[in-house]
Amino acid sequence: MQVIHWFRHGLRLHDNPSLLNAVKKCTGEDASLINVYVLDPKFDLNPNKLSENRLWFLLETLRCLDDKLRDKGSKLFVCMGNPETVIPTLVKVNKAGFLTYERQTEPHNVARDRKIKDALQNESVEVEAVLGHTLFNPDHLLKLNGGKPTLNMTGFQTLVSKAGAPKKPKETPDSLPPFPKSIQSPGVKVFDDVPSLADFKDLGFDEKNKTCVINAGEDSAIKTMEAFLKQTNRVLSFEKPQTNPTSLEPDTTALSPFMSNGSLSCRLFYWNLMDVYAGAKKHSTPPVSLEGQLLWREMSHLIGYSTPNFGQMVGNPICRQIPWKEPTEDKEAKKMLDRWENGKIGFPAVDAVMNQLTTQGWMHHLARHLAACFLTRGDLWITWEAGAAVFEKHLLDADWNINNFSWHWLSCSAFFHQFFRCYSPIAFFKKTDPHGAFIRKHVPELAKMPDKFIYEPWLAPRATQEACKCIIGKDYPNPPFDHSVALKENLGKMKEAFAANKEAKSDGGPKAKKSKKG
DNA sequence: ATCGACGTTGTTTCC
DNA sequence: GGGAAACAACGTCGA
Repeated sequence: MQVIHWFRHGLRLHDNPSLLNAVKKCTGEDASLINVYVLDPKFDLNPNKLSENRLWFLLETLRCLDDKLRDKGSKLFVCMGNPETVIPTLVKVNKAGFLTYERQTEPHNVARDRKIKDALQNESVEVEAVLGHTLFNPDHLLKLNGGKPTLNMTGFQTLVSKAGAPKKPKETPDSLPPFPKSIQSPGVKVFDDVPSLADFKDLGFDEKNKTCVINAGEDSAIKTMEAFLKQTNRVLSFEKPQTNPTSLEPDTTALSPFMSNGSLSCRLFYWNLMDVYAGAKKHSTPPVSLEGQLLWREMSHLIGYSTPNFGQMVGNPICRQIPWKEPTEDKEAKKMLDRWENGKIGFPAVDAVMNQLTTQGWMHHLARHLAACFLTRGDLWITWEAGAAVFEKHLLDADWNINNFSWHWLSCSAFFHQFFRCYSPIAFFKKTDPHGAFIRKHVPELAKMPDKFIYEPWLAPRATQEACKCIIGKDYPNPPFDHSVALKENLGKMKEAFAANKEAKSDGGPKAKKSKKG
């Protein structure tokens, strides 16, 4: 039988249940397996949606996957096109009897997979999708919780305690079935080898912008995980809020890029972590522990799966409706958004983390908080949707569920409501980086600025600016406003928005019905 | 209905 | 320098 395994995420050989399903079906003399990845020009190959760093990381992960597949007697066919047409075409012309892929739960991916299944319903192909990207089955969790997701970690922990232990990781296949010499693919571009960034120059990707330095692929993922887990004290005492956002090397595990594309299995990480916990007298606990970090990931996936329009404000039932500035309609807001994205807003801490994002494709969690709070409720009053798009474009660990979850949180649109707790672009990093080493690294213009002015260079006297070869307003921008003034104004606007939402809720909600009855 | 405790991770001031 | 309290005060949940 001809079997096709479609890799989407789950870019690994270890703990890959749907790949194992494909392998199991490959019995008999004529059985063969086509492993395929489809690059979608609308998403993966769109330079407006994906930075060079992100595309490079994806291609490099695919190259590592292909290497590993070849070691086991298989290979990866990389195609280009819309999966909604590519996959049905490949199934039909290659007369595949079995199609496997790892299930995705984001509504847009669910809709795409539904269309593909529909397109294949008259074919004699069996389609099997298996969960492999999360610890728990979201359908199971929803059922246990009366059809609704939990919206805070305490509730989620209670829910998880009823769900039973996550599955143990599956074995890695010793060998893989043979593959056809070439695959039939009318109208579909198939690359001979996994393409590189240079192959997409014509689409607008510039190799010069590939600046991130990271080893991709599942071997690196496992190596990174094992190196971290070996540091027993660090693992046992891990508390996320205590980790340092201004550390020049990641103070956290930095496993997220591997986790998001599935070159590392979250179940492997979970159970390896449990082994470390098992050998210890005591360890930190959720929500701040390493286990807690996995639970946050789980909860955001559950919410993303079960909340309509979770990627936007309008039509999203858990999202507070706030009159943000829309860069698509407001020229000044667009200008500010661009300055924010490009590290030219004039507040060194914000510019430093945004520059880290665009050059490394990664930021510490708290750095993301600072940047997100600044864009939305703290300073610029710009819609979180615009910020989420920027993060999604640049972050190697981009994950639709987690990204939207975090932007809801930081903008006080859902989950977190204490809008008077606000990050200061001047004060926040001083706690961990009083001399501004992080700023100096990521905003080189300010490298020679004295400590006294590193977070507020506009206060430096002209002579100081000249001495350190950084004239504010010329070599490095002036901030567009006084933070404390903007903050005060925004706090007032938040208060208004909260009141308006409360009113809207009681108008259409159960309270109104009650008063009608009574 | 009302109140108090709680919610992963704020800032400033004062000792 | 570290730690505690003041600052101003959100929604949600359960007693």
